[in-house]
Amino acid sequence: MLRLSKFADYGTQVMAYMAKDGAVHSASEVAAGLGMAASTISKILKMLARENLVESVMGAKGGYMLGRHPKNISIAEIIYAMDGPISITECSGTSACTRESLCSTRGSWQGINRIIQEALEKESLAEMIKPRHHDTRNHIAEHHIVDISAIRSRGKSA
Amino acid sequence: MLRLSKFADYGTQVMAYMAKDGAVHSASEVAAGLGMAASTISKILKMLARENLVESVMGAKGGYMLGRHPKNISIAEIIYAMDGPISITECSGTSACTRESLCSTRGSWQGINRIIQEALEKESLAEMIKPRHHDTRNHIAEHHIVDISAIRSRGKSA
DNA sequence: TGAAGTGGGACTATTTTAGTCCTAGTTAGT
DNA sequence: ACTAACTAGGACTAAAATAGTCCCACTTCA
Repeated sequence: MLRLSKFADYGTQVMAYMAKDGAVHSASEVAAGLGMAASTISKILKMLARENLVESVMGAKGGYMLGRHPKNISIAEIIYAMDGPISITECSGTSACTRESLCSTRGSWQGINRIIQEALEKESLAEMIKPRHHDTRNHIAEHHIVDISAIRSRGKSA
Repeated sequence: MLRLSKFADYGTQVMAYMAKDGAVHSASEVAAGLGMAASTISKILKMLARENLVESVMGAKGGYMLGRHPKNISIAEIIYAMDGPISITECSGTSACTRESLCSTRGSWQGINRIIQEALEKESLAEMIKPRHHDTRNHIAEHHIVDISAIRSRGKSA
């Protein structure tokens, strides 16, 4: 379904929570704040720390704090920290493609990958936690799912 | 990893194969042509047929043919046929969001979803099977994976 | 020294995804 | 009329990715 992993989703939530201030928050505190299991949040924070998106402070009274200003953190980085490289296609250097000629088919994926990555890279954590999104053109009210019915009906009639 | 399902990948391959001509091809023929298991390809063709991306011809000498001109078939439709709605986020109308205030965080996802969908919608099957992609700006030679190292290093230094 | 933390990884459970197979229905050819 | 070559649809199984939990070592504060 071309969906983000839950970890990536949690990751952004955790980052958004941390972005409220520059203070140190323990994993359990963040977990309580987000209403999630402490062990899960702990894992997520560890992953974020490995990529320096958050900085850890060890010992009692320790915890995590944002690694840098929310303006300088992109969604792409968070996704990368949680899920690894952002690529829509599988075939990645290991030449899983059976036929060279066929692989010309896949050239398009590169362009699409690029567009996705750019979108993810442009959006900063700072923009994300704003009450209103900077892009004001028509929001879909209730759902985050993109309405594809237009495409479907176009297909049926043709 | 924000990756496409294999089915979606196969789906585009099958469609690309069919797009070579307007003729009727049996599932087993397509499977042989792509070097894949007949049962798998059969399943994929059935899924494509349900969305009218291919038309089925029953009986002996039957098979499948492209539903319409490759120019009028978008990658988005193929993905939809194989994987269902294209949405990067999970929270989709069923209000899985624990906190309303937190959900402002997710407004950004709508914009990102939109961008992705537009990219997928713009790219037609016809463009995909062209030997060269219409978008000529720098291709990454070997991989389809997007190089995220630039992002990473930016993160480390900050 | 103990309580409160993180670091890192092993482990298990769950869910998705992928792949196979079976039965029924349709059509062409003989 | 019969048979071979097909698709339709779904049940079923296998495999893999994802999510979540837990444990033990180390660090710091009081």
